[in-house]
Amino acid sequence: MKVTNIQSLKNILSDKGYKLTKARENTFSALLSPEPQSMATLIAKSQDKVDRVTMYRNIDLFEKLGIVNRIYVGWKYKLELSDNFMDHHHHLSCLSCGKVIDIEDEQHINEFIKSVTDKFSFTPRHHQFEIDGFCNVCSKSKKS
Amino acid sequence: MKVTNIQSLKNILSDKGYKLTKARENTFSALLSPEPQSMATLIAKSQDKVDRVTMYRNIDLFEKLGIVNRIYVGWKYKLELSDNFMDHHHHLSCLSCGKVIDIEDEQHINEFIKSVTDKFSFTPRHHQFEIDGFCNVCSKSKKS
DNA sequence: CATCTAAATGCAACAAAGTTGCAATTACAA
DNA sequence: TTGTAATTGCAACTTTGTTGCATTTAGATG
Repeated sequence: MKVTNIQSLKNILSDKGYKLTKARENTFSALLSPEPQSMATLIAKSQDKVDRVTMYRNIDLFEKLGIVNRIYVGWKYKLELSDNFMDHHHHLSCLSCGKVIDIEDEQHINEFIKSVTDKFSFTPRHHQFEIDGFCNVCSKSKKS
Repeated sequence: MKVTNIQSLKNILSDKGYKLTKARENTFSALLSPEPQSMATLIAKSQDKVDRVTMYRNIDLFEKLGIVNRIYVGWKYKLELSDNFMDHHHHLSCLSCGKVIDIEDEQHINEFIKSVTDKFSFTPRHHQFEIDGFCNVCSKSKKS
């Protein structure tokens, strides 16, 4: 089931016996963003609306329900609405200047995931694919 | 340069003006393991030999020098000696029972990395590729 | 091999991130 | 409208990571 608005959020929750609360609506709103966000950002965006502890608990719940994904960009994890709702991207991250380049070859990655999960009868729900290194500019100027 | 023993560790360090200290030797020893380890594990293994703070500082340094990689398995990061030294594996992690399956199709992944980094003249140093979902056993018994 | 010094360490104190127990509140089924 | 299990917010706590500083040490130099 796709999470595209508050009603479908409610459906997912009540389907498993969870309630749609004000805190969960606000948690969901905070997640609406084109970029993955840190826990600290989500908490800051929702201050006065959602308690810190409740935010942690609801993000955990959303993750269990497949509503959000935790991805690792650089050093820390960030949160984004799941693949059903938002496009999931992969990146090349430059260790020197921090530039992030989008890999756009989704199809190739998806085929590969299918081949490897089929082999083990594994049902994939989320994946990460991130490459660190040096961008074209920094490769040239790299002191070694 | 490959890190295969204390001497080559020393070479890498002194090459950049860093010293090979007892703490760094012990940090390196703690890293020798077939599995990636958490910071907490490394600290515990080295207690009485390396201070917690020093461990953090040296792991940071080793990462800058390309001696260790930080990878994300499940929820938390773990540390492992770099690709030069240890084989780097990729996994299918079951969200239900926690089972971890090794993906062995390194060649395919490496080709894909080459094709995508070539496209952007990007010099890769490390990558992560992890898939979460449900293993064959848990897929069947999954309550939905 | 003795000396010198920048680099590295350990300690204490702190800051940030995440967790737990519990009493008060709320969604929603009947 | 009411009853109640689920959820929340709060306070207190644990774990994880960071900073400043006085002391120690690796290793370069004579």
